[in-house]
Amino acid sequence: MKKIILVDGNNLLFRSFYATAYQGVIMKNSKGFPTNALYGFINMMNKIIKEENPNYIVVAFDKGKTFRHDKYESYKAGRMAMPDELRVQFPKAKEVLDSMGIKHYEIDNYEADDIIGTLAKKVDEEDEFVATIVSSDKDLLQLISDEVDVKLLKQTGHIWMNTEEFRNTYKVDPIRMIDLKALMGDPSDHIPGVKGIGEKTAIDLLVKYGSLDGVYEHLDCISPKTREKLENDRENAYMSYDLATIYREVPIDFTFEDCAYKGYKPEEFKRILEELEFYSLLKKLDFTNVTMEKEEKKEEKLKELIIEDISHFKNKNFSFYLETRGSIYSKSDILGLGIYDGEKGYFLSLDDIIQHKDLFCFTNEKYTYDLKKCLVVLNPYGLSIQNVTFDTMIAAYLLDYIVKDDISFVARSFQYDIPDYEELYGTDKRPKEIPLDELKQICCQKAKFIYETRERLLNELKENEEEELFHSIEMPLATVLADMEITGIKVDRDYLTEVEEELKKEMDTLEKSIYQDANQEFNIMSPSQLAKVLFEDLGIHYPKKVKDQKYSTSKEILDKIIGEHPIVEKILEYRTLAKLYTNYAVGLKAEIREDGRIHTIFTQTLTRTGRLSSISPNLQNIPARSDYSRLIRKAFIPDEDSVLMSSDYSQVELRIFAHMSNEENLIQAFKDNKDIHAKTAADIFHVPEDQVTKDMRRNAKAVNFGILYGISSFGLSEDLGIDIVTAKNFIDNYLDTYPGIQDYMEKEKALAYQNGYVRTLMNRKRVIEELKSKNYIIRSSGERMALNTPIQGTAADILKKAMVEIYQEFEKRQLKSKMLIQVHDELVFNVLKEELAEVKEIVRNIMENTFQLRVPLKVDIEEGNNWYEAK
DNA sequence: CCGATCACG
DNA sequence: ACGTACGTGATCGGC
Repeated sequence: MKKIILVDGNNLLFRSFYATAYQGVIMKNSKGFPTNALYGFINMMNKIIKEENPNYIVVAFDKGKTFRHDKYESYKAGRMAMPDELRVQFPKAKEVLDSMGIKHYEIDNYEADDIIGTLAKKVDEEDEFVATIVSSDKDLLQLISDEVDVKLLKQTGHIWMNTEEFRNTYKVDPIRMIDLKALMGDPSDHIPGVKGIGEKTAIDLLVKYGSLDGVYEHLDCISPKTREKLENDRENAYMSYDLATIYREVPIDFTFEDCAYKGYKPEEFKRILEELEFYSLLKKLDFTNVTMEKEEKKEEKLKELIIEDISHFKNKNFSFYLETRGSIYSKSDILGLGIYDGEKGYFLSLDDIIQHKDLFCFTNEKYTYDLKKCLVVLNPYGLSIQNVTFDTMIAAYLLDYIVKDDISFVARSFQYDIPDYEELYGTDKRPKEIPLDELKQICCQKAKFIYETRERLLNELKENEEEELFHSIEMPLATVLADMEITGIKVDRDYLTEVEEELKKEMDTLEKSIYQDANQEFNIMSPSQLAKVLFEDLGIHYPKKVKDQKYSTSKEILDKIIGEHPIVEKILEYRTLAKLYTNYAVGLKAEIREDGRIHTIFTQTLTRTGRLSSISPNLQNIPARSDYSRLIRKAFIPDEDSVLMSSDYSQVELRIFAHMSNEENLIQAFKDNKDIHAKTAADIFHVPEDQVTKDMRRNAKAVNFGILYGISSFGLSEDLGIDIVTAKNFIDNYLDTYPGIQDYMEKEKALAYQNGYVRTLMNRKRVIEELKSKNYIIRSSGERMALNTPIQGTAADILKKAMVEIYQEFEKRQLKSKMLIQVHDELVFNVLKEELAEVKEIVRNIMENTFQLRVPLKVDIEEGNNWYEAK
């Protein structure tokens, strides 16, 4: 069997254009020619060839209008619009294909779909060929046959669709994709379909009646509502059917041999990659016999640092980039340091760095990428770094660029073609050796990128009014976090081993008991096996509508059937224990370093709201709510002569919400230092405050949280386990009671729609693309983000600001106590006993006063001999 | 490598 | 007709 790959060229270029046109920044070469779509396109073609190893390959493109659709042309008009920056990349794509030795077709008045349909038909008719179609357009699924399958591209990766897969998904034969689209339509392709009929109904109808014609022949058997929709839109349905049908008789001069893939033509391909300035691609292809002009130019600029030169940097601002290897940076190797001073690049090996510690201590300004990493990684060598005023990673994060640990991603957004870590060092399984000369080049290239884009990023920060946030909070915070990571928190290893053994014992007992109840042994941790035991073998009634033909075994479901069988409670208990055992007992122990401490990494540039995150291990999700929580929290202990002190904000998000909404009732309640959930309960249930029951308070608390998240009656009903109507009543009551709130939420949403972004009180900005979606679900989710982000984000701003001030105050007073952990609204400190009173005073004072709201900020502080006691 | 599950705020 | 509250990370089973 010979294999032919049929690629939807238009689809591929469109996808890669929009995938990389981030925030309107389009990758261009130095002549200003846009290249972003081509970059993804070439990568994708390489990938296809590598993965499929085809005998034949064809790329099809649209050309002109499709005459067969003329009578519906207005429906097609919408999708003809193409930005100029994409259009100019099409001819180049064809040149690229020529140089890659790949055949491409475009036929007057036909679309790429039609060409692919026609070629797929030829494959069906011939015996010795099979085909794979590559596209993200589901419409092409109608071409699936025994000889033809489709590699359907998804946002990440792809899924294979053959006849069997299609039937599994859509319950009908692939050719019925046309009928499906006729009924349900496809807004992205301007196919109207029947109004009010979606995928579910469309599939149901086709399963029953076979085809669109079948559906209309059996209108009398169909429920009145659906029937009416079908009758109203009969014309649209049949027009949609024509629109969705791929034409398979394109007059095309084609032989398989024309399309044989023989590999790329090195000279031509190289020339075109150079023209596009895709240096990382050139590198991958390994043109060993060709030298690159650009590299030579850089060679001139690179100069190795010699010892006498150190003073050179004394009065000069410069950028530096510390190249490290290893995914968890606190355990990574240092490969070298690149420096750029605006004119020349320099390279220092680790030895050089150690010998020239002073380099980092001059009072000149320094710029880098990931300052926190540099501080943590260099700390073991006794190095500190002074006066870093700019960190590209942080600036880019605030400005909503895609930021990863690897600098190459953000560099690409600025048209710097820097190879990524995998290209340089390979994978863990297949490490690559990198020659020293190349390493030097790369380090300097990275430093140069930092230096050259600094001003532009600073300007962008200024335009966005985020300078203050950048300079006075995020930049100093990097140093604070580095110090926290370096310090780490002491953990009682022996105690954790005891906990581990105890948990193991209990789990074994439970396990046996569960097997007995189930009359069989199975993997309790496997949702699929567990579902079979519960709902099939034991015949427990499933308490909810079955979704996707799958039983869920989530806590929510199990809680509902807890009375049905004794096994249920045991499973829930087993899960709790298993989580504690693997995640917290065994898992935490594995993270204890030789110094007996855990050193988490706080990610400063990850969350969309401005919060920090904590990894390896995550110290922000250590159990706190359950009875078992004390088992784990007791393992976190202070140093000698110290206590652990925890200081947390009380209801900080609700207070911020009260401030922002300016709702007088809420503000007054906080000013009076009332139990806010009880007060809310009294207000919405119209009872005096002293008559609020526990249940009322619980409900009010859930409503308060719901409000912060962008409430829906469904969400609230799920959370409280009540029906939707009651939940809706709660919300309506709430909004009636606090009239300022509805108003505020509407205004906030309107502003978000108008701007496309929202801001926190300290001007942190979050762009919300979801608001532009035509899809109701995505758009609603965008609205909830718009409501929640300013609140969650402001809380993050405030605590970050407090952290910086506390750190500086500790330094100023030369206190030995240390900030250790941040958990969103809580700080944990190791406090020397003799400093306790002073530290308490400082921390409370700063946290409560660092930012003025219309309501007071309240902080609770406790201390003890472990984290459990301190909370 | 992804989804399910569950730990936190 | 749709699916359903915000933000995270680690682990597991199963593909």
